[in-house]
Amino acid sequence: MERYNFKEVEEKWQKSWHENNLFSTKIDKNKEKFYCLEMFPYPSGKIHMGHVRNYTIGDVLSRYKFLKGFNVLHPMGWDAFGMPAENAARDNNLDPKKWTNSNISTMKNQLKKLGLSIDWDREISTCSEDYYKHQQIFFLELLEKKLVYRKENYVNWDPVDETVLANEQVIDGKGWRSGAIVERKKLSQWFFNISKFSQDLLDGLESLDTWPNKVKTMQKNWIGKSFGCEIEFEIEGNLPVKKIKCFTTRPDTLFGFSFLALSADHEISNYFKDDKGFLSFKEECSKTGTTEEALAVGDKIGFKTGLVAKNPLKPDEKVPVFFANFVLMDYGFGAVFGCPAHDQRDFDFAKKYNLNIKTVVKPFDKNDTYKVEGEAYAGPGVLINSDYLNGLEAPKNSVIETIKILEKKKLGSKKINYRLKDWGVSRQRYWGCPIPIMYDENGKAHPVPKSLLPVKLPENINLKVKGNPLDSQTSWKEINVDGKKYTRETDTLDTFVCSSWYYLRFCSPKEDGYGFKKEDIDYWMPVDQYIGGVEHAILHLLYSRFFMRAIEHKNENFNITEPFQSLFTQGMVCHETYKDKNDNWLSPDEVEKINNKYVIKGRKNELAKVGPSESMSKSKKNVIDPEYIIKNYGADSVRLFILSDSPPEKDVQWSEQGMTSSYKFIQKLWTLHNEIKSKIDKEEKNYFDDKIEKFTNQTISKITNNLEKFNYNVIIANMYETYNFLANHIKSNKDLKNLENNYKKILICFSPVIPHFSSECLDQMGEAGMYSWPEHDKSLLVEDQIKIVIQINGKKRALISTKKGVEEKEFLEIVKKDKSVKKYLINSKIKKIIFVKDRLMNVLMEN
RNA sequence: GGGCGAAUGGCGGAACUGGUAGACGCGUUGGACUCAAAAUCCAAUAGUAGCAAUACUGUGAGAGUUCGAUUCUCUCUUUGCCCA
Repeated sequence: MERYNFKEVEEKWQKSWHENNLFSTKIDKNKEKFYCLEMFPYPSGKIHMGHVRNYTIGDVLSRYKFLKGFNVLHPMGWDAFGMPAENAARDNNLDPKKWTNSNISTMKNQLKKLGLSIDWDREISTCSEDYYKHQQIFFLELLEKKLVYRKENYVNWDPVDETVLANEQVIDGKGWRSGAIVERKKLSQWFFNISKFSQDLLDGLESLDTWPNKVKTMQKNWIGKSFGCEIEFEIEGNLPVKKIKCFTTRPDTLFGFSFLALSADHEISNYFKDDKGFLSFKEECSKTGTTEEALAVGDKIGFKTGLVAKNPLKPDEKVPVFFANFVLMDYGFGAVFGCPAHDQRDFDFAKKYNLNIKTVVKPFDKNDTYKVEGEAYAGPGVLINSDYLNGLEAPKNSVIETIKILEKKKLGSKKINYRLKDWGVSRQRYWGCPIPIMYDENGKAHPVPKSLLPVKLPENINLKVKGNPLDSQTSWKEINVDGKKYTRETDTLDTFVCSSWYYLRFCSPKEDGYGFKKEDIDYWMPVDQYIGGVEHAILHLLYSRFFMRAIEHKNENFNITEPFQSLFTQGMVCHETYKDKNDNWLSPDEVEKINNKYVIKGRKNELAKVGPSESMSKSKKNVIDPEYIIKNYGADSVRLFILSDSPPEKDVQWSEQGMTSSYKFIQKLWTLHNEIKSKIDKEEKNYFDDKIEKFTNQTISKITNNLEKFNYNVIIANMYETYNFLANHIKSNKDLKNLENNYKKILICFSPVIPHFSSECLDQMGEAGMYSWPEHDKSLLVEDQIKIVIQINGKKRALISTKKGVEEKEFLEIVKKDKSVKKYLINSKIKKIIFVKDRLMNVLMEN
């Protein structure tokens, strides 16, 4: 017998699947559909282990559903726009398109070597014109529906790179690449009105019962529904301002009111536009970032307006009105009332400007003389020093009660506020989908006429300029439409827009006139199982949910609101980290394990410092290249290992030993396969063999059950158990009847995980590839002879083998005669017996 | 600070609706094969005591419910993630 040649076998079957179009899918209304989708990759260069894990999980599911007879849609594409391409192209004098497309072809080849059951005919790439032209049409549709608008907004601005940074690109207040201190800058940008659907997006979560709770909670928090009150404060002073509106979730602390804080962009700032002091204060404000964290942690500064605000519940009390850097215009009304005793930001501010700090909530375990000191108390308790509100439980009852009082006095009203802000989609970048807008000479925005769509990205562009390269591309930027001069919008769309609807495109990848065809959507959507990393729990998944609603809005032909019926979030692939004595990161192949110590290769006397196992990342050098692994061990071994060590939703630790053992397991299966083949007695195969029949049924039942529940690591254990059983079974050299039938069923059960190996073996057993998932006979799962646990006073004392279905009385007689139990029964009387049929007998003794 | 989750041998992890804790794998130890090594195969492997049968302890800590708790409830500790 030859050793298993994975290279030959895997190539053979990949070729066969491809040539027979095994995984290309068409609508078939006689079959139940199953749309399995993994998050598509960014074509960064090569695939990494995270991809291997993600796509293996999806492939196991797809192949299982395929064998179960579903019409499976399992597509793959490329999230191909984005900054890395632009940066790589700029730094190496390349074209982003060429760079991206060459990465795509490399990665596609690598994915193919994993033996994924993908319908490559449906491959899409978001940077291709075929894709983004539809996105431009969607954009204009949303504009028509008034779900897109343009407004000025503050952004994180990197003054060195002259570009906008996303919040996650701001690290410690500095640009992630330039290191420049990030500023707050006002820019005119396009927005998607996602906040219009805040409540709907929240309600929709209820219907997603197979989504992980964790993700639902994260989205819920992100949408951030809060219940509070809108209050109008009366203002006095030497400006023509009578009233200022503000939103608060804690109106009940009004008696602790000691200042009113306004955003530097509040309309009242117009009275100060010539005030030098104010202008320099405003400039200071622009140095604080826009994240909630930056605002909470940063220095609190203010500028006195000279106005005073009246406390609505106590009109003779007047407090100063400030501009303050921690108030943003897009929360509430750009105005907050300050209660320093019970809010840390207000507390910091009050300390700085020497304002009154009045305690109005005491913790339950303190008495009425409790005073806030050192830091604000934001916890629950009882209202004090609050006149007629005293004694109310805060915030449980006090908020509602206070709102009632304010409403009665017509000083305020109940209001629901959402934290979710509209989605700013403008990016000052070249490598993205052009926004199909043009401006006339007055700067008014017009949609680009349909006849001039798509707006194509210009090629051969100078990326070395500062700021947005499209902005300096005058030949592209300036256009003539119907004899009038226009300039194009030079911002491109956030790449999250591309990934917000790609799952629709997979249903109609070749449709030319529109992004998708109704007939296709009606059949395939929604995605039955979506699989990807939890890092997309909020943005991508929320944006996609929004996009479906935006398309559905005012559209009678479309009635799907939730794109992803089920969601599975897989864990990361981790590896130990290594450093040398100078704290330089070392990659795993620069390190060698000798006598349980990690020695740096080529530096015999130096030991590597071993760090904790962390998610594989280039910066820590703890990466293992899948291509190398596939080449050395084969795709089936990699698939087997990546699933074996941990449940798929948890992080998995990459280990060379684990990888090797998976490889050896395939070799052992091969040896077994050859032994089985040579022992099968075809003449007598109809002879009923109880033992293997039963075992096979159990195996089918277990594996099916574990597939349904995503317990993929347990499936691998089931496969090892199966091997152990079969190896013993054939070694005993009897009861080999009916082996062939059952062994084939077992191979089919293995095939979602190790498809090449299984296909080869099944082929050798005469199965030409037209097999389906085996059914199991439930009656065979039940053993006739079972083992019942005997407990004496709750402690396990014996295990008795008996026939199934024994009644309590009969069984007690057996127990009494059992020699290992006898000794516990003779010294005392039986008080009570608990009997669980076919399972357990617990005998309770007196005393 | 708030929200959510997790904690089981040397390690990764199993355990159906509360009913034999530790499946399966790794590692380790011993053995076979070999001049030797690798590979492969066989056996043992939660801890303590014992030659053994066996007994006791044991699922982060402490309590509770129950005939019976890894599983349910409460408190605490540690830890992870998300938000701040």
